[in-house]
Amino acid sequence: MQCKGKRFIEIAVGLPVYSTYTYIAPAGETDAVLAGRRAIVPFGKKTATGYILGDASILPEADVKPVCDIIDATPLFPATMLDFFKWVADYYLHPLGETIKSALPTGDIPRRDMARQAGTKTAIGDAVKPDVPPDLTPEQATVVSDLSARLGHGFDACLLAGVTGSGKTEIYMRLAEEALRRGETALILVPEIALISQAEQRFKARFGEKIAVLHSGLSRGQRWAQWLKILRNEVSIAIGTRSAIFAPFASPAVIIVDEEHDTSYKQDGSLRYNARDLALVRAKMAGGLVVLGSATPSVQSAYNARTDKFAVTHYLQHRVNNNPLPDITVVDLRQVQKHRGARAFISDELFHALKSTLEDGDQALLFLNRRGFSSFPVCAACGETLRCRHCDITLTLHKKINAYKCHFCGFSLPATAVCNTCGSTAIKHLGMGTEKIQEAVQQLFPDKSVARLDRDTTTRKGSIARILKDLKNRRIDVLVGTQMIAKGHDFPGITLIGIICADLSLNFPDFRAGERTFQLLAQVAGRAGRGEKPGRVIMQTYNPDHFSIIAATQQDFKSFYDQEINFRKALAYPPFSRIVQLKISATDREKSRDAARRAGDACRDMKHGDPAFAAVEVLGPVEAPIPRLAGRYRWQILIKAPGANLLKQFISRLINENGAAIKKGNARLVVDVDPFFMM
DNA sequence: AGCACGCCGACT
DNA sequence: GTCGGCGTGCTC
Repeated sequence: MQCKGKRFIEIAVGLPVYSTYTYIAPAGETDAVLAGRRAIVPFGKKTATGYILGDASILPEADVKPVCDIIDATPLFPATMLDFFKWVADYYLHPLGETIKSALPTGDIPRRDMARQAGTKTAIGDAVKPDVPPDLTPEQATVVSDLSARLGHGFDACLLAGVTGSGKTEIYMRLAEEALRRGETALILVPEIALISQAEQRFKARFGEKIAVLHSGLSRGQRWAQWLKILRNEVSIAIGTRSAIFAPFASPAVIIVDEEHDTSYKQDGSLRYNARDLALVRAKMAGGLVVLGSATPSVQSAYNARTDKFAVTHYLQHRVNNNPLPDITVVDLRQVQKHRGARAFISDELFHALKSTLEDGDQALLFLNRRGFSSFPVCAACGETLRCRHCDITLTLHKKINAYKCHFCGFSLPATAVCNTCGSTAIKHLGMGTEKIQEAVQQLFPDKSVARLDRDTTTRKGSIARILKDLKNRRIDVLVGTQMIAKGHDFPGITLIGIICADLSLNFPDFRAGERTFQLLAQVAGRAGRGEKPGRVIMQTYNPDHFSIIAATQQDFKSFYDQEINFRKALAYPPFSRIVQLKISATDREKSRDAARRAGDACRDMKHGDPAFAAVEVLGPVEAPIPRLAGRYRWQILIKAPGANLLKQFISRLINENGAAIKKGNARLVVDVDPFFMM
């Protein structure tokens, strides 16, 4: 709006405020495009950084101040992305300015931008050799031609369900190539695998300098450099983790979400978005194609495919080169005779398989979804466990650092700690983690190289890459690891996978526990037999009859889905409903309980006070499964509704009318839309 | 997020 | 009587 020669613009400040504000643009900027540029604005007593949304359409009652300065000479994102940001802010009930802030690289643009830096090497440090595109299998060729034909014909969503090793990445590359050929852009999302993804490496080998990468391993300067390459149309392909869903392409023709079931697409910070869900939204806005690929699709996506919300589902039933799927043996841990010492967690079957694998000069992976040495330090005198001072959680002993650690808040005690209850020094170390398994295997095979891959061995930058490189070059015979080893790696030398205990994720207090278990096990098993030799999997479990475990042994997501979907329907869980989790916490036990009670009462009052909310279900408040975390007492309320709109109406009214009242007494209230981690 | 305004407890 | 506690509300 222009008035008396002044230009009024709308700005979202990067602060936790839900409203946007009107300012007067600097005099020299009468005709310039301002949307997408940052401005320093007076805000209360101080100044704040804001994002210019465009020209203001109405003037506020309050007197309007001029902006102090416009930071950027040109916009930081294309104008087409504003609607996307607004959608995200609205859906996740997050302030727009903060939403934009968390989408952009942090800090300021480095003065000399380093666009050249991040493109030439992989995170492993190898220079990339250009690859020769392989011939497609008939299955792959069918999928590529169907998906390519859908490019440029408006929004379409496709599920690509292919068994592990069936060559999904090659399909993504062909699709990206097709987008390029048409002069369009492609965005590829891969799960967070700490630093490197094999996909990144392969895309670089195929497309070289034509791609940008966006992931957490980049420095601030590199991140900006990649961002600007995309913004300035210097590249047509961007590949990255979760946050790359905000890559500043004006209108991506195709968005690919690899391993779409992966939980790392869910951001657990202040803006709790799910990049996989946002891929659908962004593709719809851009009129593009979205491809969700996985060997173990999420129940949500499989349901969308089944109910024809997606245009098409492609199945890849065969591995490339016709490598057979690994042969899976289930070992019923209830039946096995317990050994002592190093063999305590390794059954006869697994031991003999390991032995013959190593004798043949092949490699093995051992999977256990728990790190540390002992996960259950218990006092031999009084029976109490060693617990974290700030969380209601058993500490885990880590031998390497000679200390007990809390896996939730990082609190640690020296390994010499005595029982907190009776002072006894006789602490027994029950329960196993990857560290104990590594030690046991090393004891059993002293002349073999046994390494470990988990969060403890990969804290330093590049350490994952180093371990994976050693594995690839066969300097490691046995790799023990947590779910980090489950994700997408392709190691031809591995012929044996041992799953030490398949049940750890099965009993989580979360309605997706079965889904996670199935996905994790099927993915781990899929790491075997990707080379010349067929693979073998030994799965040790206390629940050999559980359908998640049976389906995983058959790598059969359809059979898993058919059973899981009935349970979801019976209990009206997603995909048959939408849920929001309210997380209420305070440092004081009573205050947290009172705040949770107020929140619960407010929810019920709203539900009963308005017939429109009759279909909303309020579950709780209940104490969180981890009732105290990092010194805060925690409660939660689950709100369920048949549809997203009703749920959003309910929650936004709750926040507007009762948010402040709930937060009284220093209580914290976090709203998690479509929660993933219910602990 | 900050910052000011405002209304109740123990102090020079 | 006032200094200061932090609950409440506002920032174009």
